Amino acid sequence: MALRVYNTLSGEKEIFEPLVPGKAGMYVCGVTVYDHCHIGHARAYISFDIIYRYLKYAGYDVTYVRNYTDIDDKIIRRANQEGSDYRAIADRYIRTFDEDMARLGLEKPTLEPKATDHIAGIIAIIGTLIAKGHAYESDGDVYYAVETFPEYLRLSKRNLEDMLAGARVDVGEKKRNPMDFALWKGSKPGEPWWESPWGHGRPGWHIECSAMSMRFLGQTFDIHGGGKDLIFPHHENEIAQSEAANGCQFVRYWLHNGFVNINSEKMSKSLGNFFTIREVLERFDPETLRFFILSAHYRSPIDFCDQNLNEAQAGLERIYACLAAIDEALGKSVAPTGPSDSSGQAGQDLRDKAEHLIPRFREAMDDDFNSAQALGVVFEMVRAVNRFLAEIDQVDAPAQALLTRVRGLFAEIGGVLGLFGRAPRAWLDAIKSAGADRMDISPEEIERLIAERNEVRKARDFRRSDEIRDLLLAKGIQLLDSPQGTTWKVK
RNA sequence: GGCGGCGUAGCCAAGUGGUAAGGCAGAGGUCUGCAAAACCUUUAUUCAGCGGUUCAAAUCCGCUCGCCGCCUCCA
Repeated sequence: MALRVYNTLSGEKEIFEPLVPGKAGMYVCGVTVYDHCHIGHARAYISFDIIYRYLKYAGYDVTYVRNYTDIDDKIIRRANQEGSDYRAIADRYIRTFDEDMARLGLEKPTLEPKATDHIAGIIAIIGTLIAKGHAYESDGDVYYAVETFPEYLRLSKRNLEDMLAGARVDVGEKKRNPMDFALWKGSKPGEPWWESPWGHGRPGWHIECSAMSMRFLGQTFDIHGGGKDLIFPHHENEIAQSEAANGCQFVRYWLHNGFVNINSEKMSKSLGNFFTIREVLERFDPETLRFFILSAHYRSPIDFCDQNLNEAQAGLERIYACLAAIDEALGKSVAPTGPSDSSGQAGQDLRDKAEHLIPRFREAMDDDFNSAQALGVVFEMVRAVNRFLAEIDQVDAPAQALLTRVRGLFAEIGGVLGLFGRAPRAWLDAIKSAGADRMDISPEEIERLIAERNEVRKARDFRRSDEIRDLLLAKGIQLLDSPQGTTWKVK
């Protein structure tokens, strides 16, 4: 089964055929570092994290470049507000970005270049564009002349006439055409600047991605990704710059992830309904957030709300509970093979499911990285395991071998999705005790009541026993009775 | 106004021509003093509506209705 990816440029799923067989070059637009990251960033970078992981899993030698845009108007504005240097702002938010991504379990890209380390490359491209007649200098700025590039707006499937008719573009008198965009901006007093043939200035937005991708992946490379919102103008402008300068195709496959909505509304700063990754992680486990994001296809819109996150957590708990049960069964000493062993119906079914798990997982992921379908396959496996564990009453050697194999398959898939990597029991315990600091009853008091309840239960005083149970439940404490004793969790 | 997307069970969500994955919630069962938790089983003759193409459509085409995104900084 061949890998198929949805290419924004063609509007269709295409067979993925890399430029160099066995290798894949991938560039994803990173953050402009002027503020904390929000869950939209989380969605984007988790999506491309599993694309990166899956490409490697599928056998490609992947070079993954994800940049930091560390010079930009917004960074400068923020620095002015705080009375600090733009570098201090950039460094701070690069650090918080790295922390957030690490908490979400993202793998480090092969390279994470910064725009300010590539000013020379940027200037070189601009020079080429001017020489080829695609750009012009205007009072210290340099603009790209969009009319010189016939392919302009092919990615976003628009046309210049309609865009101009909309007339919501900034008509700067320095531009020849209102749609022209800045490659280089002359610096005003007090602003950071670099030396250039056009005087002191800084790069415009867009050009840094052309420079860095070209530097590390070549003039033509395989995959370029980012959020849907970057299609226009950012990626459109990258294509115009790169292809006009190099005279060859820039990117073969354009991949774009869908948006995050908040309670069914578009997330935006003006509505005030955005959450930073930090805020979300105060309330939800990072793996739960990751699981939630992977439970929908990366191109679909996804609705962030408490109910959906809670459902995601319930689903992930189901999987971890299954893994914990497997680990527990494997921890037991092996019983001699007897008549009621792993050869029953559930055993046959589990063997069958195990046989087909990886092919089905790959089939899902080969279809444009369909992680939602992949998780469906995982859940079917969970059910087969639970049924098997319920059927056998002791773990004999064949059962142990089967469970060991299944456990390995979960780990293999988890490795690609960046899930299921924690110790199951510990993860479940952590989820259970989350929120314990918000209780208005101490753990000691709970334990004392549980002890009392156990006493009265022995005496078969169920009235008092149930009274204690209800009392704790009213305080949000759920008692969990089992043959091994009574534990509790915060409801 | 231009361009693009979406509408699948109570909710979330896969499924791009071959007869509806999965999760949550619900119901039944096992367990339990009774429960809870956990586990098992079960839940859409049907895919917004109406036409059309086809042996066959949720899947392709047309129209209608509803929702959303982009066109301005944005993942």
